[in-house]
Amino acid sequence: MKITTWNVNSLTARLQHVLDWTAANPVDVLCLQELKLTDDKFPLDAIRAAGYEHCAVFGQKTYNGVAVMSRMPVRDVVKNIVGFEDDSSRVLSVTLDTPQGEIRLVNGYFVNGQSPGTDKFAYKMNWLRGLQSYLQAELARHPNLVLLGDFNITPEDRDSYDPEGLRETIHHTTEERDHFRQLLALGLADAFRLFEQPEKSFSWWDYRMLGYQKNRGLRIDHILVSEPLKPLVKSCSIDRVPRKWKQPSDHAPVTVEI
DNA sequence: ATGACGATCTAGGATCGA
Repeated sequence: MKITTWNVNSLTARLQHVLDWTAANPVDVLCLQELKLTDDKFPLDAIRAAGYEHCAVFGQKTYNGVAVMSRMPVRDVVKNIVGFEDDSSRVLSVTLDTPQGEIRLVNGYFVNGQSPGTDKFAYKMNWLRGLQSYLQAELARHPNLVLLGDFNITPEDRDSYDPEGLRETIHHTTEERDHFRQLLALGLADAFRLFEQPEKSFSWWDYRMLGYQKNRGLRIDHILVSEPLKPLVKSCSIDRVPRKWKQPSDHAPVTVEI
């Protein structure tokens, strides 16, 4: 079974890319971030016609918004972090009944944080604290859990094109990386790092200054799997192909096979 | 230091992303 995360930077602008990509890569579940549309604008018919009969949507006008598109039924849908008040639509949790058993999927569009010292950075830290306690509770109830999405954190220096020049800037701060490590400490593993990977593997490239062409990117889109799932993971990879398409999202899809 | 690119809202320029 394949599960993918993809920040599409507006589903309105990227619907055709989603349809083209899933036609070529018929994954079982596609988790989207940054829909930038309200629930009523979600292109349900087109996505169902593409084979994703079961959708959970948590949209928002202009910013944020997350969705889970699935070929198999989804149940027990929960929006945002239980116990953490948030005006933004950032998290969507669903349960899948798979051949490997029940899997709890937590799809997140993590806070960007702008830069250290700002109110937005403080919001990011509070949000991450809320997420951590939420996940602790979710893991207690669901041993088979996958946390995936746009984390807006480079876990390590090797996940950035310029770790020295960008040291302690946004997505690279010790505080953010501590939070990432705390998520791992809950009993989650970075599926991408369970395998040999090419050097300078990134999932996001700036639109400006020929970022993609120069491979000036960051690996900030992640798939974390819980301990019982870890031995079942067969592969995890980033697909750079759609980043080369015309008018692409700045993020590439990341897929795990379980 | 700023802006570079793209999306959105809304009809031009501001705001945000990462």
